[in-house]
Amino acid sequence: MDYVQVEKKWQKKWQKDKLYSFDKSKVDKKKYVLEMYSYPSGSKLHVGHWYNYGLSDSYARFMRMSGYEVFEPMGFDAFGLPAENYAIKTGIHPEDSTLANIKTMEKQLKAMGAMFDWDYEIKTCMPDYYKWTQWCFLKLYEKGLAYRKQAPVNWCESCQTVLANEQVADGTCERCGSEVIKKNLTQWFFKITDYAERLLTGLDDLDWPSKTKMMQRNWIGKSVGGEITFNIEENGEKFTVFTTRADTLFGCTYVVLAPEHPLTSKITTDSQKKAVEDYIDYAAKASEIDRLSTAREKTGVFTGAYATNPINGRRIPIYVADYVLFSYGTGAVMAVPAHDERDYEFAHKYDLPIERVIGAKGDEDDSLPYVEYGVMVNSEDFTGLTVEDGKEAVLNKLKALGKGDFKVNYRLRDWLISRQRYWGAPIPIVYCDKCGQVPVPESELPVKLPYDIDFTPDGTSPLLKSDEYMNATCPKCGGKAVRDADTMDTFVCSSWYFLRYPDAKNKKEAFDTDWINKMLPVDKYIGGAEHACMHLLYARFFTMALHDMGYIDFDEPFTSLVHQGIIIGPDGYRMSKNRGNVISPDEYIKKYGSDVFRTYLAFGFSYIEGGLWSDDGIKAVHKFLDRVERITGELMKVTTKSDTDVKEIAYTKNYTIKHVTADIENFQFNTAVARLMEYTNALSKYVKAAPDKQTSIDAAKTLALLIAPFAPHFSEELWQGFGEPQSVFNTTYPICDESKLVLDTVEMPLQINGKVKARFFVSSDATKEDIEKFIMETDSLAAHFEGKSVRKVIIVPGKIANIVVG
RNA sequence: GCCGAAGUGGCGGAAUUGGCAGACGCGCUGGAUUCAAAAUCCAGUAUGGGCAACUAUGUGUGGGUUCAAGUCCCACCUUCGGUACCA
Repeated sequence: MDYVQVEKKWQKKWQKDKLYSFDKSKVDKKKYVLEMYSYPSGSKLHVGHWYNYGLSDSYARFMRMSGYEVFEPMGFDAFGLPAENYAIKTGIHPEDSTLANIKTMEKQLKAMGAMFDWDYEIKTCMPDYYKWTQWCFLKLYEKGLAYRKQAPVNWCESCQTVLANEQVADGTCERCGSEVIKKNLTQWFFKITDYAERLLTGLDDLDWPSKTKMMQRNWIGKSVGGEITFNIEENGEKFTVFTTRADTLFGCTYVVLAPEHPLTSKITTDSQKKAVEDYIDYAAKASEIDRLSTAREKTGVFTGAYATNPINGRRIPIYVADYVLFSYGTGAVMAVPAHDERDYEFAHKYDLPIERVIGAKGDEDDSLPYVEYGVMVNSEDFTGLTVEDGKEAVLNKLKALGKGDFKVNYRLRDWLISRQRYWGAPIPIVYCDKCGQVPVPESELPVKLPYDIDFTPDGTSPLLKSDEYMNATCPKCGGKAVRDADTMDTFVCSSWYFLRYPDAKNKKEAFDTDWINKMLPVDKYIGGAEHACMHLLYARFFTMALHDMGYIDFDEPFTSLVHQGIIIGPDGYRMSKNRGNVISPDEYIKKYGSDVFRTYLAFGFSYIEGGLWSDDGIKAVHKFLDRVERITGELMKVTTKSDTDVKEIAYTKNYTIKHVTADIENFQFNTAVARLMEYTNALSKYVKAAPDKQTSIDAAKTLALLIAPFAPHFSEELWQGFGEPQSVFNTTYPICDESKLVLDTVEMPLQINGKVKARFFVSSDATKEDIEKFIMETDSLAAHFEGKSVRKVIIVPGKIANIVVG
């Protein structure tokens, strides 16, 4: 078969027949199968894209043949940093390069022969899309879930630009090598922390990989504890710390503020001023990963100020240290060196008192730092309480004193969405001298991103340089106003795109609520595990917020989730345009066609694991499809038109159906293809050996149907060759006849002391006792332990027999 | 550092979740067919020892639980993903 020609033929025919158009009238049988959309940073798809999209399309085709009306759309995550950087480098406008890339990618995706319904395509950089991204922003704003506050960005003084974390290498600018500093800017945040608890509990009911749920749980990072207020007697200031170990408060011998804590500069004494300021500068250069590293040497300086421990009135010094993060908890901690590793190390270094207040059983023998849960000691009235009771008792006491309370803290932070860049969705807010911050009314959306813009970095947001863009009229008072010059994080665009697809045909309206409620949630979402904590969390947050505002009636976007593995490039890293290690599928497609390539991807890797790219074995898959064509052809010629299969074919056929079906459902495509190879081998053997050729034509047809999800064009061609008038994709996937799988006898291994010594056949319904009796009475089996004393006999019917001898 | 994974023949990868390790395929070796090649077909192929029957060893490393461990527990090593402005 000329695969390349056959594929062209069927792609044309499928398109002409609108075979994959979603039939809205069958929405009650819909399956929304969604692959994470593409980011068009490179101009071309690499083999990793094919791996992701080709195989999830096999799943989608399988679902279609299983009787579902499958909705499988595709689109492009078109805004973002790489296109803008490319523009800065080459002068090519991001819109031009992005749209050109999309065009190439569309062509390649079509050559794949997937079921994508292109009528529903989305591109997030188009006004008809980002109009609704802005709409989402306004809704979150109305609900009080969008607010502005100061936050630091990476700033390169020499390039006069904000840098992404990716552009900072070892604290220096990737472009010019000069030192990167932190600069505070007023930026927009989404209040995802309001949803922390629901994002956490909602995970329980999702059919997601357990590792992904685990990562999200840890990312949200719930901890139960309390807040404790410390006063600074000298100046009447006070601050609060969060702790999960209120029971150790008696052992608190100093407190630490994050360098960014606003109180730091207020309380520092004159003599310490220089040291503290230098330290704050030093800390601003460290990355968060470094600061959190427990292996890094702890540093800090004394502020000169003292606070009062609220439980015992003791005067304790206040330090500044960068192992305390301003973004977590309250940005201040109570230090208990005797019972915390980091505090212990710090206290040792700066010669601060270390005082035990917990002991294993109330004694004091164990070494410090003692971080286990024990019993309180040296804690006045509380001495003798267990840690658990102590936590509660201490907090209750503080609560009564007005110095503390119970509190749940989350590691999750609010989502900073402002970007000081051009290539993103504009933020629909204007600032008016009279009215202040005013949202753009819905009727004026979209706030269009201007095309003519100077996006070279020179210290200001590119949009600031466009008077045409910046000058606006205040929607409230009609006076002069300026627009927000920032754009939104691209994760905002991807937090709701799955809601847009069902409406994407209609370029004017989104949120046809009834329709979206019928089409969502997504039944199967497929994409990389690298999105576990960000995209997948943001999408859940958006869905919950829109649900609470009454726009949609579900509050989780993705019922079931699968991660495909990563295809590693020749240099050992995941393929990406950035790294320049991509392998193009185009040559393979030209040579072998899409079907061979797709089937190879299915067979050569474990889908969930991924692996190092190699094309070893692609020829073998080519041979395999040739073999399928030859053998089905022979079977069609020589078999009598019987309705039943001979026994061995009936068994193999149904065994294959059963396993292939289960494997595809579980995204275990490699074993599914392996089973198809076994079936093909069995048929081949049969055709050659059987004198009577009595098996049914159905045995051949079954093979063509089973293989259809992997090699769609090939299968369609075979199907037509069988004289079938319908498309193979309007045919039902074979169903296993379990009655053909029942065997009279089973083979079992006999182990002596765990080593296999013999095998034997018994009736498949034999009991433990039957089998034991059989072994003892069969001389050839009993010979293996003759003369030795049998200590134990373990028999698991159908699986194993193990005789333990002395 | 922290969070989450992974490690099985020369290679890609299987193993019904505690029950025969290495399915399926690549590669390699030998054979059939052929003037020859391609293609196709047949047989073999974890490692060491042995002509062989057989035997010992073997799932990153070191311990442990169990009649039985790739699978469970403890401690490590290596690689990968994420670490909040790559997406």
